[in-house]
Order: sequence, then C-alpha cells, then structure tokens
Amino acid sequence: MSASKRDVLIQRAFKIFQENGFHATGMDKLVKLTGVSKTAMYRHFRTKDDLILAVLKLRDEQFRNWLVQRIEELAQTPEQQLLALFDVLGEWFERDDFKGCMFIKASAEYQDDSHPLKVASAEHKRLLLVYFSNIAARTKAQDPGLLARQLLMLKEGAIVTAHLQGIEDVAREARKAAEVLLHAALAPE
Amino acid sequence: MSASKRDVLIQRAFKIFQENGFHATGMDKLVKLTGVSKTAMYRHFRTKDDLILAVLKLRDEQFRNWLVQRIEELAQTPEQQLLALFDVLGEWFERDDFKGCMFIKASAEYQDDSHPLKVASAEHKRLLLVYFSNIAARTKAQDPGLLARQLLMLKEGAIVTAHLQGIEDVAREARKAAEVLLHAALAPE
DNA sequence: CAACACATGTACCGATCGGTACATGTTGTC
DNA sequence: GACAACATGTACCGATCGGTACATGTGTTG
Repeated sequence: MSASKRDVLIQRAFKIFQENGFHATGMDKLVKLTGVSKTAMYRHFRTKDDLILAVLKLRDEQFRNWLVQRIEELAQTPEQQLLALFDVLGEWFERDDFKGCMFIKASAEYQDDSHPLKVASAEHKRLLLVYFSNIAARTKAQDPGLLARQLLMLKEGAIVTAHLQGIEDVAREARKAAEVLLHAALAPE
Repeated sequence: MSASKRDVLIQRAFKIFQENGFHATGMDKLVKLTGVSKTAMYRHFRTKDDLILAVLKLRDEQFRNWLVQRIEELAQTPEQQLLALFDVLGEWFERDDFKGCMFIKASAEYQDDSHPLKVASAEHKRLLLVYFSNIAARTKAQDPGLLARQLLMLKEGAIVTAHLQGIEDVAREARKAAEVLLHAALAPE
C-alpha cells in the first residue's frame, strides 16, 4: 500500500512537473495538487530533487516499456522495428498530453553533468541507445551502432521540433528520413 | 552609449542564463554579476521576462549571423552549404562555452504556446528553416522543403545529443546522415 | 483503558523571489 | 552657484521558495 501510494504520488507529480517545469513548480503547489500533506510528502521524499529523481525513474521505465511494446506490436523484422520507432513517436505527439520529452527538459534545467537529474536523463537516453543498437545489430547494416545513433538523433530532433514548432507531419517526415538512412545503411554503394 | 551599454548588459545576462537556466537565475544574481544596480536594470528592462526576451532576440541575431557567415565561408554550392551546417555545428560543440541551445531550453521552461519566450524561440527556428529552405530550393532536390525540415530535425537532434550525452562524434555522424539524405533527395530512384 | 509508535495537518522558519520607494548623487543649463 | 532632470544605490515590499517543528489524531499492543 505504501509503495503504490508512493507511485500514485509520483505519477501525479509527473503530470504537474511536465506541465509547469521543475523550478517553476513549488512544493506547496505539489502538495496542494497531489492532495497529500507536506509532512507526508517529505516522509516519502527527503528533498524536492529526490522527488524529481523518482519521477524521472518512473517515467524512464514507463516510457521505455511503452515504446518497446508498441514497436514490437507494430513490426516484427528489425528493419521494420527501426522505422516503427517513428510511427510510435507520431502516436505520442498526437496525444493531448504531449508536452515534449521530460528528460530533455530536465537536462535543460539541471545542466551540471554531475547533477543526479542530468545523470538520470543521460541514462535514459543511453538505455534507448542500447535497445536500438541491439535491433540495428540484427540487420545487415554495415555500421549498426552508427545507424542507431543517427536514428536516435533524428528522434530527438523530431521531439524538439514537435514540441517547439508543432506536431504536424513531423513524425512522418522523420520516418521518411529514417527510411533513407536505413536503406543506405543496408545497401551501401 | 545607452544602447551599447544595454547590449553589454544583455550579453552578460545571456551568459548567466545560459549557464544557470532561467527560473534558477534570480534578478539579484543578475544584478550582482552584471555589476549594474537593480534600479538601472529595471530602467532598461521592465520585467525579468523582458530581459530574457531581449537576450533571446540578441542571441537569435548573433547565432544566425554567425551560422550563415561560417556556412558561406566553408561552402559555395547549395549542396555543400547544406552539409556545412553540420561542420559549423561541430565547431560550436567544441567551444568551451557550449551549453546547448538557448531556445530549446527556453521552450522547456516556458511551455505555453502563447508565452512570448516560447514564441520567440519558435520564431528563431522558423527563421533558420526559411534560410535552409532557400538553400535547398537552389539544389535539384525533389522536395526542397522536406529536405530542409529533415536536416533541421537532424540539427536539433545533434544539439540535444551533444548537450545530453557529450559531443564526441555527434556532429560528424549527423553530417554523415545529412549526406545520405541529401544524395537521396538529389538522385531518387 | 493506558501507553506507545507513528501518520497527519498546520503553522512557521530563514532565504530568496520579482519588483519598488526613496534618498542621494551627477549632470546640463542658465 | 541655483535649480531642474535624470541616473544610481540601497533598503525594503509582500509573496513564495524548500524544508521543519510541533501539536494533534489514529491505530496497535499490553
């Protein structure tokens, strides 16, 4: 019960941070919007940074689980899965609650490389890279690691563009670029 | 004199915001680090947001001027100029004071689409898109607009990746991807 | 019922937030 | 030198920041 209540707390805090930013969201607002008392909040999390870190950890799990599941539902071959990333991105962008990537935003507000929140953000991106590198390695791409890194760069760019300029066609055009990169990697001249 | 002093003020504020973030930087710190008094600061800028907006406007000018100049120094044909973007990005990443893109960070802290700081950030990206669309239009690319948007997505992804994961090889690998995209756009099957 | 451990809400802490009132230079003009 | 116009520094405003002290429930165990 304590664990699940904690998770509910984290989930609500996630929404609030995602919509308002980290520094811009005070503990008073969090306490009010989550419904718990301040004492209870600080019993679960020693500091605000601890709370944010817990939010990032939960978000990392949930996002990667969702991404992997959707990709493997949509595509079976590794080649198709690499491209399906961008279809899933499109689904994400279309959601009403799409507010950009929380890890990009966290690294924007906590820039010091040694800051736990930046470390956690970098770790999230690293885990995604591991996943896609493994997929790429199952293709006949000449340099699977390079291909994975390039596709993930495209992914970050699509997210930033969708958040900043609007979502229209972004995922579709990113997918087209991904197709070109994939075909070139498979059939080099 | 007043104008140039104002510009100096903006320039110093830029550095401080770039290194510490917007919400995390208080006016007291800005006043202390820029050397002016608080009264003088508030005579030049009515509010903190006004100051940030002025910082973004100056940064927009300086960054685009620098980017255009370097690209045109490095390359003459439109095809080469599209690729030179990524060489210039590499130069930027190598700088000691590289701290990511201020406009991405501003849009992370001020998410409301109607917020002047987000508007200014989107406008910066739009102006870059106009510039590269014009270059792409001078190539034989089938869909120059698409190519420009894809290359700029790659650019944003490279910036985010360099800021979050480290700069190593990022610009070079982004350029390789750009080469593939460019060649495919020029010589479609 | 008594005694205890623990969860909760509230009132409050010093520090800092963005922003201003006001007293004190400093300057140009006559 | 007198005076107006403006620039400056400082002290301060109410609000909010992250975080805590403490008084008041609320079971749980004898």
